[in-house]
Amino acid sequence: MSPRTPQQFREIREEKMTLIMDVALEHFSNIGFHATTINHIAKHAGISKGLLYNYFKSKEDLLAAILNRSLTDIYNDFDTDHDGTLSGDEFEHFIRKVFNILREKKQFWKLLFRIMLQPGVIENIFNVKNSSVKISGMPLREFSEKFMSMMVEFFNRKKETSGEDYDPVAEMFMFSNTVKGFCLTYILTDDIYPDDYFEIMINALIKRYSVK
Amino acid sequence: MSPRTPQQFREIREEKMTLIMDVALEHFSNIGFHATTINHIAKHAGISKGLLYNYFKSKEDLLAAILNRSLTDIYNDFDTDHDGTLSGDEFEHFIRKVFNILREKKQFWKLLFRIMLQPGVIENIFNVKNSSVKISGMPLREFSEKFMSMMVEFFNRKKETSGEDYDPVAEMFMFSNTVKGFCLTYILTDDIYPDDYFEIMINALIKRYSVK
Amino acid sequence: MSPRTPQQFREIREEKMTLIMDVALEHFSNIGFHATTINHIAKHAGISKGLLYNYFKSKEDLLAAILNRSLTDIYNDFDTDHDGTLSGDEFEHFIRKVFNILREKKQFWKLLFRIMLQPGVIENIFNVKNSSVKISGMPLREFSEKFMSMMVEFFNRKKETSGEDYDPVAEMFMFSNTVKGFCLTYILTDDIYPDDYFEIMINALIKRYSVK
Amino acid sequence: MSPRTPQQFREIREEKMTLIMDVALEHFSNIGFHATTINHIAKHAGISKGLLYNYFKSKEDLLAAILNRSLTDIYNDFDTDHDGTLSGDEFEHFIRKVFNILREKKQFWKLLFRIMLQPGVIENIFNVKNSSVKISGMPLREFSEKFMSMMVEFFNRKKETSGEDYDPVAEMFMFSNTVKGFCLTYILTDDIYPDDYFEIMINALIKRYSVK
DNA sequence: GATGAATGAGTATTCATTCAT
DNA sequence: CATGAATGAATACTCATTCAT
Repeated sequence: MSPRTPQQFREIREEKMTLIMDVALEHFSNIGFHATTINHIAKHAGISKGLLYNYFKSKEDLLAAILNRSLTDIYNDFDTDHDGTLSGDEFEHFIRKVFNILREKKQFWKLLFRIMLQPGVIENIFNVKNSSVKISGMPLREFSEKFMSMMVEFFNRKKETSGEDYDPVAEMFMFSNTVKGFCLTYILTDDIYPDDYFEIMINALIKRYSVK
Repeated sequence: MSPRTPQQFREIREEKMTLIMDVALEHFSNIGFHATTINHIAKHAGISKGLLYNYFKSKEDLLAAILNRSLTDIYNDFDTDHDGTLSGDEFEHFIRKVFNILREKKQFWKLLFRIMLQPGVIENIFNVKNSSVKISGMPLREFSEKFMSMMVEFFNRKKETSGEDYDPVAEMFMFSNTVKGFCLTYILTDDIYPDDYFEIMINALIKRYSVK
Repeated sequence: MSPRTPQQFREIREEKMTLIMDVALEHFSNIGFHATTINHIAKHAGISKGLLYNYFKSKEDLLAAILNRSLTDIYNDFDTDHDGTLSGDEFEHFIRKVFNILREKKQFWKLLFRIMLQPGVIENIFNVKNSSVKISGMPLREFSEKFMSMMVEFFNRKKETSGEDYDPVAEMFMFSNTVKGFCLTYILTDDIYPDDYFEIMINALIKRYSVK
Repeated sequence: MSPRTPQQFREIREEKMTLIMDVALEHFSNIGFHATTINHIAKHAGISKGLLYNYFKSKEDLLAAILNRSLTDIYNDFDTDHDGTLSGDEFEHFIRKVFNILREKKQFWKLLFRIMLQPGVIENIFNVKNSSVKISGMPLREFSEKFMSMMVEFFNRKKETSGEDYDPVAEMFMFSNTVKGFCLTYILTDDIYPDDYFEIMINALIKRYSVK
């Protein structure tokens, strides 16, 4: 009989939002953003369309919230050591982590790749002023540039210590493109991906790009 | 004034179909398959909607025709030497060709990547019985498998002659993923791609994966 | 800590209802009845939607309450002399009063004009059995008819005493339409109404229609 | 069997647009703009929703088209003599014309008055750059200002010739407000307007404001 | 071959109102 | 008295496809 406390309201809110985002992620990622109807999401989440719009002001807003959440999660996973440089161990660790996260958050990555290749969607989410997709307060592009320069530095140092001869920038591109290509293939081939392929790739990458 | 000969009719047909496919490719690739309306295509091609449906029985049929045409073109580009093996020179040539074709047919690749990541579209084109996307009479999957085994063989031979130590299958994956990753990045970054990045990547790939 | 007395409850009730009605009037009048959402009103009044429905059983009920309150206010303003006839002084006084009230209650008049021209709203408020918009216990139409006949009488008497030649009914219509037209213009032109236009109109009306 | 000529297409187009606009005007004016659904219009016009959107790109666009058409019609009715001044005969003629048009185009005037008092509708139609409601190429406001100054001049001249004493600007306001007020009343009272009231008002207006 | 009018099923979104707490 | 989560019916608008001419 006594009214619900603000705390209770917040919990209900939180729970429902999570539920909606989970269901939406699954559908966006498997069926595609446009092909997923609000009706579908609501039905599968067991709620009414109206409630969904109580929490997210549009389909795109829902998408942005999902991207935000996942990107933040992923960033936090990498947050262990941010002295700005990558040691050899850290690099190896980094490779393993990338593949682990790829496996764990396959749904999200599928969504992200699909979204990024779908013109007219990503623009509305990332480039607009009001849009809020950021990794730890930093726009995605900026974040990735920071990452790239950290890797160039790593390959620079590695070149000096190992005596190998290569262009550090090219090396960084080779490495990051290899990872990207792997992700793409992994995401595209539905379910039927042999586990040892993961191991083969991880070992090959470490052998080639990490310090011995 | 004189009635057109069957030959003339065929030419008109051919011309109009090409025109429609060109316009459609441009729009599909830049705006996206779903976002491109039949109206837009017809208007930009300077014809009526009805005529478009005279040539292609549906929007998806139009897409399939485009994919077919481009894939055949590309296959023909690679058709020079099909003795089933790749020599060192051929491999280097192959790398350069891949990048050339990527540059020349950027529109098509953009479309292909987008289509392949857009669930519900590709399935209707590739997997359905009536669908007809093939490369030189061969389904896409089969074609790519043949390619992969050719490359494994190549790395096998290279391993033997060079005395390097690696898993040829892993090497094939590393190589093909690197190319895929590059393609993805190239396709995603609109227009603003420095030309020398192409050279950097080509040289780095040749240095690493070709025979010296 | 001590429980509130019934008197206190009544005061709180009264206060809250007034608050809600004030906020609602402002929004109805500026944004329009349909465009104003219950959410907006509740938020601007600093209360919850549920509470609003505690006091008013529907959006229309809220509107009816507002109209009732304002019409009663206005009637009371005119209640000074109800001997049923208008003297010359009273007529002049009446004109000035009309314009004063128009200025003071601009929000309300704006709402009333808008409501009366919005089909489907006014009907639900005025004509339905349960509806209760009345001026001092009298339905609006009846009230206005009484007013009109009072004015016809006035012009009748004026005609006799002044020796002018006109149809008293036509004169009444001329007068009341002029006032209506002024009201309409005043309400339509947002804020930017010069004060002296008021004076010009008042003086012209008095000069023309009052006794000299 | 032979395809329709452009001329035939144009005629079909014209006919259907007129039909839609007629039906829409009737409903907008009687039921209100917001309350009238596109479904209703389409059903009553005996066409599909889709067709309506082939001709008008939105509900507001349809409204704008209706306003445009009617305003142009009305302007053309007044186009007889535009030497920029009003003679006594012209003024009398003008009064009669105003009332005739009011009677003939009652539906339209109802709509216009309602629209103008409905905040958020008129703004989108009149004030936006792309909007195109104009009378003979002139925005509505500008047009009405021109009209007002013509009337002031008329009363100025009349004052000089007749020796009466009044402020011409006030006289113009008195006159135009009286007309406005009459329109408002006429539009508000549905159907039940006595014909002789028209005559009474016309005669009274001519007697008071025209030259004798 | 060629046109574009016509269709209608499908989609995101809004908002007054209810109700458990 | 007070809250805001939850509902669902209603609405504008889109677009691939058909078809009479």
